Amino acid sequence: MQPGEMKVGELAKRGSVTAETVRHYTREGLLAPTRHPENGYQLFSTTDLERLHFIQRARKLGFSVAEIRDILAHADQGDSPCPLVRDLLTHRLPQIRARIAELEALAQRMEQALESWQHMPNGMPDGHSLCRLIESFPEETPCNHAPCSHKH
Amino acid sequence: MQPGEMKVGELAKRGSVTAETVRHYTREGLLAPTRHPENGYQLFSTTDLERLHFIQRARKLGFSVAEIRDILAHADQGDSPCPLVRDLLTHRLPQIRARIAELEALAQRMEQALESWQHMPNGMPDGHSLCRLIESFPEETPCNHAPCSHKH
DNA sequence: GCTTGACCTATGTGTTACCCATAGGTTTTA
DNA sequence: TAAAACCTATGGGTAACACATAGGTCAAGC
Ligand SMILES: [Zn+2]
Ligand SMILES: [Zn+2]
Ligand SMILES: [Zn+2]
Ligand SMILES: [Zn+2]
Repeated sequence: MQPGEMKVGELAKRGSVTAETVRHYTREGLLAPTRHPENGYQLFSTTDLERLHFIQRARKLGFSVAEIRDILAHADQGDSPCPLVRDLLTHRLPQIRARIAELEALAQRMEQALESWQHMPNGMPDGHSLCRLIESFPEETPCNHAPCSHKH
Repeated sequence: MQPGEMKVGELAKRGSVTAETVRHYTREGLLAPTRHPENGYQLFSTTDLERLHFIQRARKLGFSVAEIRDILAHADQGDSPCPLVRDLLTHRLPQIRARIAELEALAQRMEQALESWQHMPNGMPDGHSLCRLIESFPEETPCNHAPCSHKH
């Protein structure tokens, strides 16, 4: 092993990730280690360490592994990945905002449920009710479905 | 088919879900249709329709399919699922809040990135830099990792 | 009677970013 | 020299479905 070369475990340690993560990125084509000719071990360079740092920064900005592979492929071919990077982030941000709004609505439903349940006793299931706590909440859609036997 | 019995497609339509979803819940043990003795088709009752409504209410409150299976199992055995229901929601809510906080932090990083990038030109990758846009952002951890060759 | 289309069955795959288990080869160290 | 620590490749698990395939069933119209 030349100086500056390292095996999976060392790259993982220096990048503060698990060896499994390094192998995952390698399988997905984000890293391309050479092979030790005798034992077949993967050999990473300090350039790969920089690359791993780059991957982590990109992950922290919300890029998926597949997107980072594309970004790296552009850079490796000498193309500027910047337009792609701007575009991806511009499109991802509103999706994240929408997901936050979804989760916020969920959290509020949960809080409202817990609060209203404070005044409700536990109950036993009968033939018609499974759990009044849950049944005290409205359905997914404001009942525009085909007629059914229960009360709304 | 007796009156009140229906096949997958009809239950799905009356519950405003896809037939695939109904089959999924059935596979996961939330619904237990009988079988038509001649053709093997699954037969659902109006009780199953109520059950499907219950599942959707529970999903809307954030319960997982596996949790709903447990809740339904309690009810089916005549046990009150209410304590379990309260417990699950109590434990899930802070997790959702934590997830929201994570996503909010991500969204703010993304917004800050897009803003600061407005004043940065696109660049070509060189031997050391892959994409200055991404590299202008800090790493996952405030560099407490083993020494590496690049500048921080 | 027969075709056509709508419906059903079972099975398997894909989604995301890893984590973990297994079985076996290699390197390092006590 | 033998254990401990490391490496390899492979495959399965995660959540909640969506979708594709291949083939059986059923209703209606001609
Ligand atoms: Zn209850
Ligand atoms: Zn209803
Ligand atoms: Zn760039
Ligand atoms: Zn560094």
